[in-house]
Amino acid sequence: MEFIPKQDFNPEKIADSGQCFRLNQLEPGRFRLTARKRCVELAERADAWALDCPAAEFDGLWRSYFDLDTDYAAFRAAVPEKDAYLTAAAKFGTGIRILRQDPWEMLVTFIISQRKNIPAIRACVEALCVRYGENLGREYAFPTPAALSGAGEEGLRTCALGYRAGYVLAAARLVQTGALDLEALASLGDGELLEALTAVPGVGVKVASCVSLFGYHRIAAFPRDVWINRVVHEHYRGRFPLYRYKGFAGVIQQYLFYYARYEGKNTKN
DNA sequence: TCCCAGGCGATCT
DNA sequence: AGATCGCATGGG
Repeated sequence: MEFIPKQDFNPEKIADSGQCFRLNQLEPGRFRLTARKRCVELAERADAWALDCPAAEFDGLWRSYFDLDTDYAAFRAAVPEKDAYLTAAAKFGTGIRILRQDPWEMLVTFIISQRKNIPAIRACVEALCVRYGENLGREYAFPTPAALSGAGEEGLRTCALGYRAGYVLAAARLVQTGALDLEALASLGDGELLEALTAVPGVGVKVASCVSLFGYHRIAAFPRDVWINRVVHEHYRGRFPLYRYKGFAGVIQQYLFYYARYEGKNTKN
């Protein structure tokens, strides 16, 4: 059993922040995360979240995965008081952290994300895992490139991928054959990484930005989706002051996204 | 029935 | 280079 202080760590918010789709609430105060071929449960205590894993696994995986050694309060401190909207968003989103997720899983997941709402993305990803992922006991792992290559377009369409099935299959083949080395991309600069990712069919700037941010922890990336565009249009006259947040705009983006989606009241979307 | 969802790519002007 | 449109699927 390991513990994460509640200070600036909130699984409920992270689960609903749109960056990950396999952190699920089992019951109030209890979450289950499947990632990196592992499954871990988080249980709420008075001042901390308890993880049901050995110390070695926590230190070797989850501490980094949850980005626990980064000071998010320092990012929030860059928000000027005069920006009332972002000040409120940052306060509301305190506890969100940018997880260090698997690049392959992020690539597939965010290809799927286009023109889908978050519950639909979750359903697709879950279907893929159950159908093509390794059985881990309590949950299924995210499928390997080889598994999705073997699924074929029809198999993928069974998981409600729709027209994205061809994109996912193409990506799976690129990675499986070695034509695309996702691990090697980690050594690229932000710009080169974005370029390499957008070369994948079905991956544009927005999806590539999400993969950069959530799969390669490029926290300078600032994915612009319909929610962000809406916020920027309604609260910033179409111009968001990115210059204030150089190097960590992705963190700000998460606060904006989470707050905007909450504000839209349709928390279901 | 219409509209929208963490867009992208092809096809126009 | 910018604007428009089709694309699968599900939910409100």
